[in-house]
Amino acid sequence: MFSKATEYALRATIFIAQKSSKENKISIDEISKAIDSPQSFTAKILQALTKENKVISSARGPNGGFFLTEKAKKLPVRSILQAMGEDDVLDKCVLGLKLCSETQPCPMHAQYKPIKKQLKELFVNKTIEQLASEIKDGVVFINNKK
Amino acid sequence: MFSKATEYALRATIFIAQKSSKENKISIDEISKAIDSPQSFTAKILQALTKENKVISSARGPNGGFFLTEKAKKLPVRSILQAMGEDDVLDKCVLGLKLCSETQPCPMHAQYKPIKKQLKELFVNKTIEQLASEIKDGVVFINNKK
DNA sequence: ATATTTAAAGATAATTTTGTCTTTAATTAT
DNA sequence: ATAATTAAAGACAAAATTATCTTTAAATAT
Repeated sequence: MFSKATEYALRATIFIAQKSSKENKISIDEISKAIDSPQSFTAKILQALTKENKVISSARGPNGGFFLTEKAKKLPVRSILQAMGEDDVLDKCVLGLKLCSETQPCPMHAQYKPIKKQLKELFVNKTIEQLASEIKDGVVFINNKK
Repeated sequence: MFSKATEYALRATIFIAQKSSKENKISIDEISKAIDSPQSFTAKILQALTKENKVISSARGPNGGFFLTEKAKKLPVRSILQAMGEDDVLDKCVLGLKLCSETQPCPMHAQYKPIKKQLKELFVNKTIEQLASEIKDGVVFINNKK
């Protein structure tokens, strides 16, 4: 569904949201170990997320690291996709047609439409914070070690 | 959602199902023009689909080309994904976790589960033939020219 | 038989994605 | 001031995906 880069972005952001605050930042080393992703590659991705649309914040030096502002925690999960430039998955035609609409639908359009709608709503309605809090509650997990 | 290769595979197969039969085959030239895909690349993909699990049939020489047997037309759309080795999209964790289950769910699992279920059902229940017939009826389209 | 038509097969190349490594810059603690 | 710690930046490389081109093989029609 998503690229590796976006999967890492989603996992990392949710993890950071859960583990850190402006007062308690978290290092790329800890993050990549926790979500089981290649460290340098993940660093690049987080770097991008600190620029693009400020989903993630960072600080250098001792006690530095990554964190999410309280404002950022309230962003929809979709904003991660947007920052990764992969937001189009939630809109595009399942057969990859450039033009696929109500007036000119692909053969799967009618059936796929409600599914796409739910998928989009999921990413729009759920905030980063909401997902993170479930980890805190111990009901869900984000470790990738089998 | 799917790779370019799989998008082409889906479009091509549905198109072939609609336009051809054992008696009336269709050339790669016609196919790639109709679905707006790179010809040689599409040829490779169809070649693979004639082997993997026989979704598509072919014949060389004059009046040769690609076609679907009546049996193949009754296959679920999912069989195209399977032949393309991209069937896992219908099952895998949206965050890319290796382990994501009821007992150890990712933060999106509960909400994504019903969506994934519908998506899978769509690809399992719809046959290639059903999608093709809608094109014949003129209610849907598969051309990719904007 | 020969020429023609078509897919199959194989080689190659361009592009994108994924990943690593090294150097630099900023911040903090001593 | 200096050393230590951390992310940022940049160069590079491996792998996968997407794409093209050429040659071969099979089938048909003449």
